[in-house]
Amino acid sequence: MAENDLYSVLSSHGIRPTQQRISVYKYLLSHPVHPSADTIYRALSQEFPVFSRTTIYNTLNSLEKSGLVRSINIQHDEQRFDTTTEDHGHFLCIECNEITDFDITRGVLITLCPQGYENIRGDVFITGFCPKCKEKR
Amino acid sequence: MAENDLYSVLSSHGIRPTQQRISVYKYLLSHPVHPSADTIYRALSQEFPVFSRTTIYNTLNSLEKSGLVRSINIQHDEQRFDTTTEDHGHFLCIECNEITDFDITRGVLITLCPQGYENIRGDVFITGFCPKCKEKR
DNA sequence: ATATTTGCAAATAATTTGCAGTCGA
DNA sequence: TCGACTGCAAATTATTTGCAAATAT
Repeated sequence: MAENDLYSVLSSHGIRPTQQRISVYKYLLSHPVHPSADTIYRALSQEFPVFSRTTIYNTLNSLEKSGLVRSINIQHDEQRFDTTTEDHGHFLCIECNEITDFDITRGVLITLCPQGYENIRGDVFITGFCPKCKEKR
Repeated sequence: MAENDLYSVLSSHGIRPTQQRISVYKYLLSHPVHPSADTIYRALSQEFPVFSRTTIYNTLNSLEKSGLVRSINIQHDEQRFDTTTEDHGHFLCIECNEITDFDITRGVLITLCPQGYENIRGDVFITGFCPKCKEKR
């Protein structure tokens, strides 16, 4: 996506499109491996020498609030971030630590939700070995 | 469950049954609301004046390793603990902050897992409003 | 007897907050 | 211009670790 498009995507979601916010969002879009705040920080601070962690957190929070990104709590020790905001599942490999997406329809998620409860958001997390690491063992 | 039974459950899982461990496990069994480490700490330190957080964490880790409890990362800021270790779903109410269990068969979880991946553990987390809080709004 | 467990205090690590200076509409 | 955004440093919070004393088998 061109810089210009990112600019208008952010604007149209009520987020003032600053350089920092554009680059965080761009990074997320171009690295669909569910990076953590710290991963983003380390990557972007190389490119732009001045880039504080505070800004990363602020940006991620704004993006999440606006619905442009989704945070993933598959591990208790750090949040991961995803630009796919429609419902889908996440697989965490305990060997290589990579998170991959997999399909899961909203319909299925609704079926899982118990009667009388109002489903705002659903997550399916599966932990185990990815095909690559499974083979290596 | 009687103190004696707890004692042998722990032993048979390779956990040396100390007073502290017994009371943590007993607390979890008798308070099936998925308490956090801190909730357990605050409750037990009233009963037993000397009870350190370290011990709570040590105990929860041992219990988890032995398969007697399961930790739930439905929120990024704290782990919650559950004595139901078979697969099931969790619902977090964003109003009252309570976590309730709901049924989900292992069969369904296996269906959800993508081909080629080895499923070690599956979690289904749904966030929203519980029936009580839904009504109040 | 001895290996394990406890609990204190200190260390880590992720995230949040206060606030002065800066930037974008 | 003016309110929103940035970034530093400091605060907060959950969890882990080192180690001497206590405890269970």
